[in-house]
Amino acid sequence: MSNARPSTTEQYSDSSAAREQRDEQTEPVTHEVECPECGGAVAREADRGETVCEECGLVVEADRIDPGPEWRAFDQQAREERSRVGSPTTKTMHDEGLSSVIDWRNEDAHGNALDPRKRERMKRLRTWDERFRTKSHRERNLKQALGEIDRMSSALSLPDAVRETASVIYRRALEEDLLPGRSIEAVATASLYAAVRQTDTPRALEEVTGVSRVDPKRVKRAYRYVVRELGLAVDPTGAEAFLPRFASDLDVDGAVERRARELLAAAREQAVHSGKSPVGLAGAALYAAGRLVNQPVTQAEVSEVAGVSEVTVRNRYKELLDAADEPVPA
DNA sequence: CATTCGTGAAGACGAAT
DNA sequence: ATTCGATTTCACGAATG
Repeated sequence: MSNARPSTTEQYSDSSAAREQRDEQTEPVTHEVECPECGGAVAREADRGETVCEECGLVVEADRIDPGPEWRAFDQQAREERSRVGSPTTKTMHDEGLSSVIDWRNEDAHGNALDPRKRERMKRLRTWDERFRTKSHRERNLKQALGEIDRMSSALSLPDAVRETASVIYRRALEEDLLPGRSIEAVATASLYAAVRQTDTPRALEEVTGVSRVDPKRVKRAYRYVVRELGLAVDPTGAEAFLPRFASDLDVDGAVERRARELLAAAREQAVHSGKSPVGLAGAALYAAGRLVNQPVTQAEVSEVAGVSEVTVRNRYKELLDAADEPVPA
Protein backbone atom coordinates (compact mmCIF):
# COMPACT_ATOMS: atom_id res chain seq x y z
CA MET A 1 0.00 0.00 0.00
CA SER A 2 2.76 2.38 0.89
CA ASN A 3 4.36 2.13 -2.49
CA ALA A 4 1.59 3.03 -4.86
CA ARG A 5 3.92 3.56 -7.73
CA PRO A 6 2.16 3.56 -11.05
CA SER A 7 -0.61 5.94 -10.28
CA THR A 8 -2.39 7.95 -12.91
CA THR A 9 -0.93 11.28 -11.94
CA GLU A 10 2.55 9.94 -11.96
CA GLN A 11 1.99 8.41 -15.34
CA TYR A 12 1.05 11.70 -16.79
CA SER A 13 4.30 13.27 -15.77
CA ASP A 14 6.11 10.25 -17.11
CA SER A 15 4.57 10.46 -20.50
CA SER A 16 5.08 14.15 -20.87
CA ALA A 17 8.72 13.71 -20.05
CA ALA A 18 8.95 11.04 -22.67
CA ARG A 19 7.23 13.28 -25.14
CA GLU A 20 9.79 15.98 -24.58
CA GLN A 21 12.53 13.56 -25.24
CA ARG A 22 11.01 12.42 -28.45
CA ASP A 23 10.45 15.94 -29.63
CA GLU A 24 14.08 16.71 -29.15
CA GLN A 25 15.01 13.91 -31.43
CA THR A 26 12.63 14.21 -34.27
CA GLU A 27 10.91 17.56 -34.22
CA PRO A 28 12.18 20.31 -36.51
CA VAL A 29 12.68 23.48 -34.57
CA THR A 30 10.44 25.86 -36.43
CA HIS A 31 7.43 25.72 -38.65
CA GLU A 32 6.87 27.95 -41.60
CA VAL A 33 3.21 28.47 -41.05
CA GLU A 34 1.04 31.52 -40.94
CA CYS A 35 -1.62 31.96 -38.39
CA PRO A 36 -4.96 31.86 -40.13
CA GLU A 37 -6.31 34.43 -37.77
CA CYS A 38 -3.80 37.23 -37.65
CA GLY A 39 -1.16 36.22 -40.19
CA GLY A 40 1.56 36.18 -37.60
CA ALA A 41 4.18 33.52 -37.13
CA VAL A 42 3.19 30.29 -35.53
CA ALA A 43 5.44 28.52 -33.12
CA ARG A 44 5.25 25.07 -31.76
CA GLU A 45 5.47 24.58 -28.08
CA ALA A 46 7.08 21.28 -27.82
CA ASP A 47 6.53 20.66 -24.18
CA ARG A 48 2.81 21.00 -24.45
CA GLY A 49 2.48 19.45 -27.87
CA GLU A 50 0.53 22.45 -29.06
CA THR A 51 1.00 24.74 -31.96
CA VAL A 52 0.27 28.28 -31.02
CA CYS A 53 0.29 31.58 -32.81
CA GLU A 54 2.72 33.95 -31.22
CA GLU A 55 0.62 36.98 -32.04
CA CYS A 56 -2.89 36.13 -31.06
CA GLY A 57 -2.49 32.93 -29.12
CA LEU A 58 -4.69 30.91 -31.41
CA VAL A 59 -4.09 27.22 -31.14
CA VAL A 60 -3.67 25.92 -34.63
CA GLU A 61 -5.18 22.49 -34.49
CA ALA A 62 -4.25 21.37 -37.99
CA ASP A 63 -0.61 21.52 -37.25
CA ARG A 64 -0.84 18.84 -34.66
CA ILE A 65 -0.23 16.33 -37.39
CA ASP A 66 3.30 15.31 -36.78
CA PRO A 67 5.31 16.16 -39.89
CA GLY A 68 8.33 14.12 -38.99
CA PRO A 69 8.98 10.46 -38.97
CA GLU A 70 7.72 9.44 -35.64
CA TRP A 71 7.99 5.77 -35.59
CA ARG A 72 10.14 3.71 -33.34
CA ALA A 73 10.27 -0.04 -33.16
CA PHE A 74 6.79 -1.12 -34.12
CA ASP A 75 7.38 -4.65 -33.16
CA GLN A 76 10.29 -6.94 -33.56
CA GLN A 77 9.91 -7.65 -37.23
CA ALA A 78 9.19 -4.27 -38.66
CA ARG A 79 12.04 -2.36 -37.24
CA GLU A 80 14.08 -1.50 -40.30
CA GLU A 81 12.95 -0.30 -43.68
CA ARG A 82 9.54 1.11 -42.94
CA SER A 83 9.64 4.58 -44.27
CA ARG A 84 6.32 5.96 -43.47
CA VAL A 85 3.95 5.46 -46.31
CA GLY A 86 0.92 7.49 -47.08
CA SER A 87 -0.50 10.30 -45.07
CA PRO A 88 -0.94 9.65 -41.41
CA THR A 89 -4.51 9.27 -40.39
CA THR A 90 -5.26 10.88 -37.13
CA LYS A 91 -6.97 7.78 -35.94
CA THR A 92 -3.93 5.59 -35.97
CA MET A 93 -1.51 8.30 -35.11
CA HIS A 94 -1.62 8.32 -31.40
CA ASP A 95 1.65 8.18 -29.55
CA GLU A 96 3.66 5.11 -29.96
CA GLY A 97 3.57 3.22 -26.71
CA LEU A 98 3.62 6.52 -24.91
CA SER A 99 0.00 6.51 -23.95
CA SER A 100 -0.80 6.45 -20.31
CA VAL A 101 -1.33 3.18 -18.64
CA ILE A 102 -4.21 3.07 -16.26
CA ASP A 103 -3.41 1.26 -13.13
CA TRP A 104 -5.66 -1.55 -12.08
CA ARG A 105 -5.50 -0.65 -8.42
CA ASN A 106 -8.26 1.49 -7.10
CA GLU A 107 -5.98 3.84 -5.31
CA ASP A 108 -4.81 7.32 -5.85
CA ALA A 109 -1.22 8.50 -5.99
CA HIS A 110 -0.82 8.21 -2.26
CA GLY A 111 -2.17 4.75 -1.98
CA ASN A 112 -5.48 5.82 -0.55
CA ALA A 113 -8.53 3.99 -1.66
CA LEU A 114 -10.73 5.75 -4.15
CA ASP A 115 -14.27 6.52 -3.30
CA PRO A 116 -16.97 4.50 -5.08
CA ARG A 117 -17.74 7.24 -7.56
CA LYS A 118 -14.18 7.40 -8.76
CA ARG A 119 -13.85 3.67 -8.79
CA GLU A 120 -16.75 3.49 -11.13
CA ARG A 121 -15.20 6.09 -13.31
CA MET A 122 -11.84 4.37 -13.44
CA LYS A 123 -13.52 1.19 -14.42
CA ARG A 124 -15.12 2.84 -17.41
CA LEU A 125 -11.84 4.41 -18.38
CA ARG A 126 -10.10 1.07 -18.30
CA THR A 127 -12.69 -0.47 -20.51
CA TRP A 128 -12.32 2.20 -23.14
CA ASP A 129 -8.60 2.28 -22.84
CA GLU A 130 -8.51 -1.43 -23.48
CA ARG A 131 -10.79 -1.16 -26.48
CA PHE A 132 -8.81 1.65 -27.93
CA ARG A 133 -5.52 -0.12 -27.47
CA THR A 134 -6.47 -3.44 -28.97
CA LYS A 135 -8.28 -1.80 -31.82
CA SER A 136 -5.39 0.39 -32.76
CA HIS A 137 -3.03 -2.50 -32.37
CA ARG A 138 -4.97 -4.48 -34.91
CA GLU A 139 -5.13 -1.57 -37.23
CA ARG A 140 -1.42 -1.09 -37.23
CA ASN A 141 -0.97 -4.77 -37.74
CA LEU A 142 -3.36 -4.80 -40.64
CA LYS A 143 -1.89 -1.72 -42.18
CA GLN A 144 1.56 -3.13 -42.19
CA ALA A 145 0.45 -6.46 -43.53
CA LEU A 146 -1.55 -4.94 -46.34
CA GLY A 147 1.37 -2.75 -47.24
CA GLU A 148 3.53 -5.80 -47.38
CA ILE A 149 1.05 -7.63 -49.57
CA ASP A 150 0.93 -4.67 -51.87
CA ARG A 151 4.65 -4.49 -52.16
CA MET A 152 5.04 -8.16 -52.97
CA SER A 153 2.15 -8.07 -55.38
CA SER A 154 3.67 -5.37 -57.47
CA ALA A 155 7.03 -7.06 -57.34
CA LEU A 156 5.37 -10.08 -58.89
CA SER A 157 3.09 -7.95 -61.06
CA LEU A 158 0.01 -9.69 -59.83
CA PRO A 159 -3.45 -8.53 -60.81
CA ASP A 160 -5.53 -6.58 -58.33
CA ALA A 161 -7.92 -9.44 -57.83
CA VAL A 162 -5.16 -11.41 -56.19
CA ARG A 163 -4.37 -8.59 -53.81
CA GLU A 164 -7.98 -8.40 -52.88
CA THR A 165 -8.12 -12.07 -52.13
CA ALA A 166 -4.91 -11.93 -50.19
CA SER A 167 -6.23 -9.06 -48.12
CA VAL A 168 -9.40 -10.92 -47.33
CA ILE A 169 -7.46 -13.96 -46.29
CA TYR A 170 -5.20 -11.95 -44.09
CA ARG A 171 -8.10 -10.20 -42.44
CA ARG A 172 -9.68 -13.51 -41.68
CA ALA A 173 -6.45 -14.81 -40.23
CA LEU A 174 -6.32 -11.77 -38.04
CA GLU A 175 -9.93 -12.17 -36.95
CA GLU A 176 -9.34 -15.75 -35.99
CA ASP A 177 -6.32 -14.91 -33.90
CA LEU A 178 -3.99 -16.90 -36.06
CA LEU A 179 -1.19 -14.45 -35.60
CA PRO A 180 0.36 -15.27 -32.24
CA GLY A 181 3.61 -17.05 -32.69
CA ARG A 182 3.96 -16.05 -36.29
CA SER A 183 5.38 -12.94 -37.76
CA ILE A 184 3.11 -10.54 -39.54
CA GLU A 185 5.15 -10.73 -42.68
CA ALA A 186 5.13 -14.48 -42.72
CA VAL A 187 1.37 -14.59 -42.53
CA ALA A 188 1.08 -11.83 -45.08
CA THR A 189 3.26 -13.76 -47.48
CA ALA A 190 1.32 -16.92 -46.80
CA SER A 191 -1.92 -15.10 -47.49
CA LEU A 192 -0.61 -13.86 -50.77
CA TYR A 193 0.46 -17.31 -51.81
CA ALA A 194 -2.88 -18.74 -50.80
CA ALA A 195 -4.54 -16.05 -52.90
CA VAL A 196 -2.36 -16.94 -55.82
CA ARG A 197 -3.42 -20.52 -55.52
CA GLN A 198 -7.07 -19.76 -55.16
CA THR A 199 -7.23 -17.42 -58.10
CA ASP A 200 -5.29 -19.69 -60.38
CA THR A 201 -2.70 -17.04 -60.96
CA PRO A 202 0.25 -19.31 -61.22
CA ARG A 203 3.19 -18.32 -59.16
CA ALA A 204 5.33 -20.92 -57.52
CA LEU A 205 5.80 -20.73 -53.81
CA GLU A 206 9.46 -20.02 -54.44
CA GLU A 207 8.61 -16.97 -56.46
CA VAL A 208 6.44 -15.59 -53.73
CA THR A 209 8.95 -16.23 -51.00
CA GLY A 210 11.53 -14.71 -53.26
CA VAL A 211 10.07 -11.25 -52.82
CA SER A 212 9.32 -11.74 -49.18
CA ARG A 213 11.68 -10.86 -46.43
CA VAL A 214 10.79 -13.89 -44.45
CA ASP A 215 12.51 -17.20 -44.27
CA PRO A 216 10.77 -19.49 -46.78
CA LYS A 217 10.38 -22.15 -44.16
CA ARG A 218 8.38 -19.91 -41.94
CA VAL A 219 6.24 -18.86 -44.83
CA LYS A 220 5.51 -22.40 -45.66
CA ARG A 221 4.58 -23.25 -42.12
CA ALA A 222 2.40 -20.19 -41.90
CA TYR A 223 0.78 -21.15 -45.18
CA ARG A 224 -0.09 -24.64 -44.05
CA TYR A 225 -1.38 -23.33 -40.81
CA VAL A 226 -3.53 -20.65 -42.35
CA VAL A 227 -4.97 -22.95 -44.95
CA ARG A 228 -5.87 -25.55 -42.38
CA GLU A 229 -7.27 -23.23 -39.76
CA LEU A 230 -9.27 -21.20 -42.23
CA GLY A 231 -10.41 -24.21 -44.17
CA LEU A 232 -9.39 -22.61 -47.42
CA ALA A 233 -10.22 -24.54 -50.53
CA VAL A 234 -7.03 -24.75 -52.46
CA ASP A 235 -6.78 -27.46 -55.04
CA PRO A 236 -3.39 -28.49 -56.29
CA THR A 237 -2.01 -26.36 -59.05
CA GLY A 238 -1.87 -28.09 -62.38
CA ALA A 239 1.19 -27.76 -64.55
CA GLU A 240 -0.95 -26.34 -67.35
CA ALA A 241 -1.42 -23.16 -65.41
CA PHE A 242 2.22 -22.29 -65.77
CA LEU A 243 2.40 -22.80 -69.49
CA PRO A 244 1.35 -19.37 -70.71
CA ARG A 245 3.81 -17.46 -68.60
CA PHE A 246 6.71 -19.78 -69.25
CA ALA A 247 5.97 -19.83 -72.96
CA SER A 248 5.99 -16.09 -72.99
CA ASP A 249 9.20 -15.89 -71.03
CA LEU A 250 10.81 -18.37 -73.37
CA ASP A 251 9.63 -16.50 -76.39
CA VAL A 252 8.14 -19.51 -78.10
CA ASP A 253 5.03 -19.30 -80.21
CA GLY A 254 1.59 -20.74 -79.66
CA ALA A 255 2.26 -23.97 -81.47
CA VAL A 256 4.79 -24.99 -78.86
CA GLU A 257 2.52 -24.11 -76.02
CA ARG A 258 -0.34 -26.04 -77.52
CA ARG A 259 1.80 -29.07 -78.06
CA ALA A 260 3.02 -28.83 -74.50
CA ARG A 261 -0.56 -28.80 -73.32
CA GLU A 262 -1.24 -32.01 -75.20
CA LEU A 263 1.76 -33.64 -73.66
CA LEU A 264 0.61 -32.71 -70.22
CA ALA A 265 -2.84 -34.05 -70.93
CA ALA A 266 -1.36 -37.35 -72.00
CA ALA A 267 0.75 -37.44 -68.89
CA ARG A 268 -2.31 -36.85 -66.77
CA GLU A 269 -4.06 -39.75 -68.42
CA GLN A 270 -1.35 -42.10 -67.39
CA ALA A 271 -0.90 -40.57 -63.97
CA VAL A 272 2.78 -40.01 -64.54
CA HIS A 273 2.58 -36.69 -62.88
CA SER A 274 1.74 -37.36 -59.27
CA GLY A 275 4.13 -36.02 -56.76
CA LYS A 276 6.12 -34.16 -59.34
CA SER A 277 6.50 -30.45 -59.12
CA PRO A 278 4.10 -28.67 -61.47
CA VAL A 279 6.67 -26.14 -62.53
CA GLY A 280 9.09 -28.84 -63.53
CA LEU A 281 6.40 -30.56 -65.49
CA ALA A 282 5.38 -27.40 -67.27
CA GLY A 283 8.94 -26.52 -68.14
CA ALA A 284 9.70 -29.98 -69.38
CA ALA A 285 6.54 -30.00 -71.47
CA LEU A 286 7.64 -26.84 -73.19
CA TYR A 287 11.10 -28.19 -73.74
CA ALA A 288 9.76 -31.39 -75.23
CA ALA A 289 7.20 -29.58 -77.33
CA GLY A 290 9.88 -27.25 -78.59
CA ARG A 291 11.78 -30.15 -79.97
CA LEU A 292 8.75 -31.78 -81.49
CA VAL A 293 7.81 -28.62 -83.32
CA ASN A 294 11.37 -28.09 -84.36
CA GLN A 295 11.71 -24.91 -82.46
CA PRO A 296 14.01 -26.02 -79.71
CA VAL A 297 14.92 -24.23 -76.53
CA THR A 298 17.77 -25.32 -74.37
CA GLN A 299 17.34 -27.07 -71.08
CA ALA A 300 19.25 -24.28 -69.46
CA GLU A 301 16.73 -21.70 -70.65
CA VAL A 302 13.81 -23.75 -69.46
CA SER A 303 15.52 -24.36 -66.19
CA GLU A 304 15.97 -20.64 -65.82
CA VAL A 305 12.42 -19.50 -66.42
CA ALA A 306 10.81 -22.40 -64.58
CA GLY A 307 13.11 -22.22 -61.63
CA VAL A 308 13.96 -25.90 -61.56
CA SER A 309 17.20 -27.67 -62.29
CA GLU A 310 18.16 -28.97 -65.68
CA VAL A 311 18.19 -32.44 -64.29
CA THR A 312 14.55 -32.19 -63.46
CA VAL A 313 13.78 -30.92 -66.92
CA ARG A 314 15.56 -33.90 -68.38
CA ASN A 315 13.83 -36.46 -66.24
CA ARG A 316 10.41 -34.95 -66.75
CA TYR A 317 10.61 -34.50 -70.46
CA LYS A 318 11.62 -38.09 -71.02
CA GLU A 319 8.68 -39.24 -68.99
CA LEU A 320 6.41 -36.95 -70.89
CA LEU A 321 7.47 -38.20 -74.29
CA ASP A 322 7.19 -41.68 -73.00
CA ALA A 323 3.66 -41.17 -71.76
CA ALA A 324 2.62 -39.45 -74.97
CA ASP A 325 4.06 -42.30 -76.96
CA GLU A 326 6.24 -39.96 -78.93
CA PRO A 327 9.65 -40.88 -80.25
CA VAL A 328 12.55 -38.78 -79.09
CA PRO A 329 13.42 -36.45 -81.95
CA ALA A 330 16.95 -36.18 -83.14
C1' DC B 1 32.51 -25.62 -78.30
C1' DA B 2 27.76 -25.93 -76.68
C1' DT B 3 24.30 -28.81 -75.45
C1' DT B 4 22.52 -32.89 -73.87
C1' DC B 5 22.52 -37.02 -71.10
C1' DG B 6 23.28 -40.15 -67.14
C1' DT B 7 24.74 -40.99 -62.39
C1' DG B 8 25.29 -41.22 -57.45
C1' DA B 9 25.41 -38.72 -53.19
C1' DA B 10 23.03 -35.29 -50.48
C1' DG B 11 19.31 -32.43 -49.11
C1' DA B 12 14.33 -31.33 -48.53
C1' DC B 13 9.72 -32.65 -47.87
C1' DG B 14 5.46 -35.15 -46.68
C1' DA B 15 3.51 -39.00 -44.55
C1' DA B 16 3.32 -42.33 -41.20
C1' DT B 17 4.50 -44.01 -36.58
C1' DA C 1 10.33 -36.36 -32.71
C1' DT C 2 12.01 -39.78 -35.80
C1' DT C 3 12.00 -42.61 -39.74
C1' DC C 4 11.00 -43.70 -44.32
C1' DG C 5 10.15 -43.20 -49.34
C1' DA C 6 10.05 -40.28 -53.18
C1' DT C 7 11.69 -36.25 -55.40
C1' DT C 8 14.93 -32.68 -56.54
C1' DT C 9 19.37 -30.78 -56.78
C1' DC C 10 24.32 -30.62 -57.38
C1' DA C 11 28.52 -31.80 -59.48
C1' DC C 12 30.68 -34.34 -62.54
C1' DG C 13 32.02 -36.68 -66.81
C1' DA C 14 30.66 -38.66 -71.16
C1' DA C 15 28.34 -38.46 -75.52
C1' DT C 16 26.44 -36.01 -79.24
C1' DG C 17 25.76 -32.34 -82.67
